[in-house]
Amino acid sequence: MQTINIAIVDDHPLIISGLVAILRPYTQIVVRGTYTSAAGLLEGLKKDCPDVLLLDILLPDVSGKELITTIREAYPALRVLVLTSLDMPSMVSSMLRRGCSGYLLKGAPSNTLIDAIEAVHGGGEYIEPKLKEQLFQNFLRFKEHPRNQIVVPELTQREKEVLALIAAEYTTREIADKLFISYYTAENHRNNLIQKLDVKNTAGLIKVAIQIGLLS
Amino acid sequence: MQTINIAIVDDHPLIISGLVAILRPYTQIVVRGTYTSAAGLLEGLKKDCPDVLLLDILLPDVSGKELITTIREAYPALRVLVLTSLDMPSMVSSMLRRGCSGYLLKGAPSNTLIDAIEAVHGGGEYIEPKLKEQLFQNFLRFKEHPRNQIVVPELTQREKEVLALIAAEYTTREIADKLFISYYTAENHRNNLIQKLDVKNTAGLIKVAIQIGLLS
DNA sequence: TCTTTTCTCCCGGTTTCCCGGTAGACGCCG
DNA sequence: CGGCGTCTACCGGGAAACCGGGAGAAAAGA
Repeated sequence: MQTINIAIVDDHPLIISGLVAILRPYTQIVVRGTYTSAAGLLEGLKKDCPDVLLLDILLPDVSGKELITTIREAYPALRVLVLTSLDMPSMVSSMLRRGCSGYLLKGAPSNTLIDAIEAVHGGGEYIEPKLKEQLFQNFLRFKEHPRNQIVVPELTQREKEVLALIAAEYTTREIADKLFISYYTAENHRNNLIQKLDVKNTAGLIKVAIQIGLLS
Repeated sequence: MQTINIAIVDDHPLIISGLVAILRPYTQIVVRGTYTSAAGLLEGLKKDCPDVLLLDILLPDVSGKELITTIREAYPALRVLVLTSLDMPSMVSSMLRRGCSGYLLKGAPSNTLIDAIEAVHGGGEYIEPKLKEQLFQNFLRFKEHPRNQIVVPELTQREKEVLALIAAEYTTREIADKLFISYYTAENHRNNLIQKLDVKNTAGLIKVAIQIGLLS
């Protein structure tokens, strides 16, 4: 059994000690550091080198939303398991887009916590089933009425087509030919996609598109 | 309830009529065309415009493996549900890599078939649970013993690191700096990844890596 | 020991992507 | 009608990716 090093950040010391107590019986999981603020975490991460981070969203200094972005940049290999009491599907998708590997509600039973940590550590993901389902429902509704821009950024029909072709490894030139539009137009759509999905390049585009269900 | 247009290709006419009979009670599913060969399918696809394609792998003229590649190129929006009697995990991963959205064994109960079609049509996927599990086990074994190159192309440690950074939207220059290696080395790894995963560019790299579980 | 693989570094050249604009045509809706 | 959004098209320039090689050192296996 491989040991899993974790770090915890949560603004309530009580919750932290609760988590530590829950995790203590599971010897394969080692808590390397606990923090009550984003600043403290960023300091401690350097020496802790955890595999998994339990992250609360509501923190005193920086929001977990911004924090996860910073962390993912600095430690791409670190898996982030969001552990929060915010049960909004929109928050799930938001955090997923920022690269978390799991989303768990506080109050989940301890064995679920263990399962989630192990899943996340093993390269999988664990999303609170209820929220996952709601997210999916939102997505369905979005598909039926493209007006309800709740979760997924609203892409136009043309943009979706271009996105599919990008994912199919076509170049902009080829996409243009295939859709009978100018090269410039195809490039426009491509740029708009990158803007709308808030990514930096094709790699991010594909990754995010898959994460939010625009691609399979 | 949205209607789902499907096409079927299978070398046995009996299976086709069986499928049609199974699907008839489900009025939301409309069979637009049935074919017993790849050539026939490619002809008929033009006018059928189905949403979902039920695809057998063993066909008289072309293997389903090659066929799916062709189809995905020509109709990126078309969802392919593989329906076969080949219960090899390696075939599942192979077809997934080529862009199918589902993998079902012949002999699955009819409600499973319906579920799969609807899942696939709705942007999801449906993989025969048993095979999915086996695939996952293979993957685990692969992780423990990097020697068993059964399903997933064997990536070196360094390549995995580079892959993760590519997915994190870093440029080659940034990856090189981050790993303390030369720009050329980072680019080598990038090129090797593209070769090993048999893709054409970064878009394909990310997509395939996610599909086969190298990225989340 | 010999071979294979991995990781490293290098080069020149081509293609593609990314950015930040501008701008006209069309349709929809208040 | 006037505004908004989409789709279309265009431009220039810079950055990045892609290709196809060569090549050496070190580690791991056969």
